[in-house]
Amino acid sequence: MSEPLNLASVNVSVTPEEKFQEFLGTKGMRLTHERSLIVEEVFADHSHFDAEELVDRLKKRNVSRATVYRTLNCLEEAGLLRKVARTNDRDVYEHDYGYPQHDHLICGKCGSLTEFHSEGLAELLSSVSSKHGFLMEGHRLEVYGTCSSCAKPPKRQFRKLDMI
Amino acid sequence: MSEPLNLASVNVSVTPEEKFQEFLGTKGMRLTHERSLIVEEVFADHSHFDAEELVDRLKKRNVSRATVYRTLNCLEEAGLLRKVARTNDRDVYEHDYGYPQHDHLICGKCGSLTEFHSEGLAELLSSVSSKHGFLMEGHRLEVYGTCSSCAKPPKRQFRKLDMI
DNA sequence: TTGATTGCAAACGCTTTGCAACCGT
DNA sequence: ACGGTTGCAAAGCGTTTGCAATCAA
Repeated sequence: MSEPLNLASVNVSVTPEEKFQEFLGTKGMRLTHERSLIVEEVFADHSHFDAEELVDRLKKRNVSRATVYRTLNCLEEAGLLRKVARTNDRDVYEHDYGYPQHDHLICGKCGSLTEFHSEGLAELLSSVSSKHGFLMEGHRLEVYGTCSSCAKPPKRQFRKLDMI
Repeated sequence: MSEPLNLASVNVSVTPEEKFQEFLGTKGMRLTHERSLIVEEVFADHSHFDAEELVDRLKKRNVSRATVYRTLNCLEEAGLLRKVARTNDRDVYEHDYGYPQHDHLICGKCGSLTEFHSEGLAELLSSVSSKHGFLMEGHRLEVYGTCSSCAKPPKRQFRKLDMI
């Protein structure tokens, strides 16, 4: 059902919580206090995280591990989150709503994820897909290597050539 | 450092087993009967598989689950196999030796993997990487969607309009 | 003999699930 | 009261590991 306009929170975009509520509605599910806390915690900042990190953060708010896992699956199905990688045998999530399409450079040394966007990639993929009669719905691209920080020589260390 | 040329093993092709043995040697490990059976089974054909499938096939040959898992890790480290995707919470392997670089279209309906190769992709990725000072070592690209077979109408099923 | 390797079973880590208690409407 | 929801603990599942027995150089 459409709510009366709430200009304070609408204006341009629909908040993640609102979008989630809409999704839950179509499934005969409710936006409970716990789910609300989870959404709040997840969208507090735009960073990558895994389930266990979230579980930790929400333990303090008295939300159980089971509920966090269950809700993560809902958020993914609702299109608010997506899995972007796998690190240490854990799925890594990121926002998939109100955030532009991008992929990641994954550093094998420090594990950091660097986001990038490439115009050409989307075209390339849809071209390849249509060539195979494949109906593309999405993709996941992980580029492995070493990030610029880790590639630099360790900081605060004299290089022999400088010592003469 | 550059080794003296070994014409016998360069030029033409070294079998996977030979390459594995070479790798094992550098690690002070041996090419045992079990490992040999595993390599044979893995490279019998060029198809994608997961650990459990291999375990099944090798159970008949009296190789234990533990040894299969241990050897898969070795083969990956040796550069003979690589993980290309994850299906049903299982890592999917494919040959990474004597086979050209490619990526996959993954059907969400039947789970099939379709290989494709794109010239443009490699250039695009190295361009993006250098732009971020990232030293690319490899990548993994999975395109999700529906394969051409699954996209077609189900076979052998009457459509109501045909029945008049 | 020595050290690598194997099979077994138990352990592991992440995730899911059965179930009884518990809301919210 | 009626469903959906929660927390708990147990189960699941793929994968790893400790260990004693075994094997090969």
